[in-house]
Amino acid sequence: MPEGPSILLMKESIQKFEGQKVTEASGNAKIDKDILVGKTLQQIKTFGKQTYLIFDDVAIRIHLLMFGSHSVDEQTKPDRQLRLALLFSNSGMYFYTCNVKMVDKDFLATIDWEADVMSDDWNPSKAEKKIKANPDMMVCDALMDQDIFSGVGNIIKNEVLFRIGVQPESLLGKMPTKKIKELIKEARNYSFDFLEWKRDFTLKKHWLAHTKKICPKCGQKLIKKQTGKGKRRSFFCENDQKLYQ
DNA sequence: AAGGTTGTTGCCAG
DNA sequence: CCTGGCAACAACCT
Repeated sequence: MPEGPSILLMKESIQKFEGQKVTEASGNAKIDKDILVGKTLQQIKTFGKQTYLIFDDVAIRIHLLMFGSHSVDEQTKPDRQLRLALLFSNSGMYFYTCNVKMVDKDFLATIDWEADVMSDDWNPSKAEKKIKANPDMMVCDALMDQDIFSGVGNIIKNEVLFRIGVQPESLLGKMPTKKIKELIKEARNYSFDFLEWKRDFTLKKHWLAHTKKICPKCGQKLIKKQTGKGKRRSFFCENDQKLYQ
């Protein structure tokens, strides 16, 4: 579930709690939950796959990792590990199986918000500079690098590379500038397509490469391979995706 | 129905 | 000191 677009949908669903006061905090998160009671949730901000619940003096960072989930108003599946529940006057938010951390409010100022591909502050030329500074990096690792493309996950990686016709193990330094620009543009563009498809519960049927066996362009068998430093699985077409090396 | 995974941290070895 | 590799986490999908 949780790549950047899914996190934005989560934010939408808990947006209504902004400005409300916490009446009760529970769950097995290893933070001092009691200090949240009585505090007002001033703002909710996302940075890539992270969500920050900002209170008067502290902030809570929530990261859903691979299996995390959330619900509003009711504990739909009580068998999951309830990590954090925040109740407000007449409703509440519940987070399951995620990483919860309390951070200093000053920490928020150290985040490079311009690295979030879905943010209004997204800065493509900054991303290009970071890419140019890493000529030996594989493009699959670059897309997964949260300092360059915050919010991009493995699904977005595979779909973006298929769309721009680039083989995942291509080296950044060997790709022409035009392709790099396409990469940067499509990382954001596809993320917003993902957002709308996810919202409509039609994400999977729009996958062209991820988990697919056959190339939708040429009909050839897709390659499935663990690629890059993270050894994350990639799906690609040897025919339609060029290897720059 | 067992095995893999939309992600990250933290530990350990070298 | 740094780096790389991998276990741990624990729920859903196929």
